[in-house]
Amino acid sequence: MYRTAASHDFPCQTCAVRDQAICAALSDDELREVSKITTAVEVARGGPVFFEGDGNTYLFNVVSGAVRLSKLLSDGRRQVTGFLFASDFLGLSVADSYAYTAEALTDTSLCRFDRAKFIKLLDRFPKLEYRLLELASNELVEAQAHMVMLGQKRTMEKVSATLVHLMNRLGRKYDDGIIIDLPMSRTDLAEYAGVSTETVSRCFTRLRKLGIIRLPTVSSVHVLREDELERLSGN
Amino acid sequence: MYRTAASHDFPCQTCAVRDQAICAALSDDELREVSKITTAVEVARGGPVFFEGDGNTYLFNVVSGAVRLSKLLSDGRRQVTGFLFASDFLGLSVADSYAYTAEALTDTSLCRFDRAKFIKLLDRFPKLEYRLLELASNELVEAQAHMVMLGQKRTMEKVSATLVHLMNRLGRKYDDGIIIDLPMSRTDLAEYAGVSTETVSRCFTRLRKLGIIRLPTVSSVHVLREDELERLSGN
DNA sequence: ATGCGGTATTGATCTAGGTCATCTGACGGG
DNA sequence: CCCGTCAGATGACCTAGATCAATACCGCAT
Repeated sequence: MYRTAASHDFPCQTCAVRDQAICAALSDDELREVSKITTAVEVARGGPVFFEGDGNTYLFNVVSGAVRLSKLLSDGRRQVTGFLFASDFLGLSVADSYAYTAEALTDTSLCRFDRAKFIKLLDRFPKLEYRLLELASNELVEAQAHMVMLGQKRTMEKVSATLVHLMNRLGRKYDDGIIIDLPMSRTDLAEYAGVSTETVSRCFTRLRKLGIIRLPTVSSVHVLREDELERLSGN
Repeated sequence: MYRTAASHDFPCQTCAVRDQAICAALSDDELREVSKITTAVEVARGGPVFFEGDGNTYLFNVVSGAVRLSKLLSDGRRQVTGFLFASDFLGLSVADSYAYTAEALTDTSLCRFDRAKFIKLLDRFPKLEYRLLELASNELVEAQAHMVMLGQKRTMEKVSATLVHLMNRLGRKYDDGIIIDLPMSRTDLAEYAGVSTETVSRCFTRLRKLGIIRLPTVSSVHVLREDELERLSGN
């Protein structure tokens, strides 16, 4: 099909996550409007997207890469509250500053929205606002599951649950199991699961000796027995 | 000022939480519309508002009383994810079933909305939808703080943080400190903080012996040293 | 007033998992 | 190709807090 003169190319149209991100709620014509307030941003591995407490001036959509969300206690203890990947949205907050820190785990591409302009657009695109509500509501469900894990599970369950979570998001299915390429360190995993890094290591080797996973490289997990892993995750 | 004939009384108008709940986003005229899809509901102490997994057919606003939100693990371990009081909103979920259980801690009055009708109303009252987004976003911030507590804090910090949280919501200020009337049991507090009930008791007596709190009755806490309690909560 | 039942407190013990110290192994630079 | 570095794994130990058991206390009904 030929494209009409009225619909010339604009950046968002070729976006890799156009159909998964919040943009999925918009028609091409609406998206054209939205694209006017977006900027492509690259953050190198380890770099910050924003810090907890920073002025809440931008919203972001992850286009590719991986982002770690975390909150710090004054003495340096850190809780990782989530990992984000392609198509995930971040930065939404009613308050005037971010409630958590966002950092790139790998080189990451983001689509940046000017917050004030974005919020103005919501009036014109109610579907976009409803999509945001859906998103926030889903994040809340995830947050509650995370609380259950942190508050009630034993360490083996915590580590298994963390692996299951990452498997569902990052796992690639093969005949002989599922492969997860971990973009984060053992410390990140530990701070997500609320255990020590040593415990993550120990649980990994335990899972390996049980024949539930293999560890082809230090940063990739081969899940051999998905069912067993899920059982150990204690849901 | 005289009321015009067109604006006869309707139930919501005299509601105790009219100006704090989501309704605050609405004018009297708009509220009149919303009131058509509401029903007053009473739940006795200990009774359920809804269960995790139930069909998500209603949304609620707490008018008076206290509600406990929790999620269960298959073997009975429970995580309390939050306590709700007058003006709090509950039940919002995009999924077709509730993600958690809500139970009355005291005799509780709720304002019940038919979910489907409520969502239809959002198109007509964008301010209401924005308010919901604000609410969800605030809940998310709270959930993240809760995760930090569950994942990173030591027991004394957990119990202190829990008290601070309840103090901010329920505390009544007097010359000699702040009084909190706890509508929930030690077990509820323990399951909120992610510790055992014994630990809650022990921390309470420790705080008492430190002169930070008094325990006039088993269900009321008199905070003598607000600053100290906040310091111990580890933020 | 007295006895009863359920919740909270206190005490005694045990252990999961944190801490600290050491070792291993992968990768990158000279 | 050989170190040097640093993340991860493993080992040894120890303690915070869970668990189990015994009271204490409070509200209520008789």
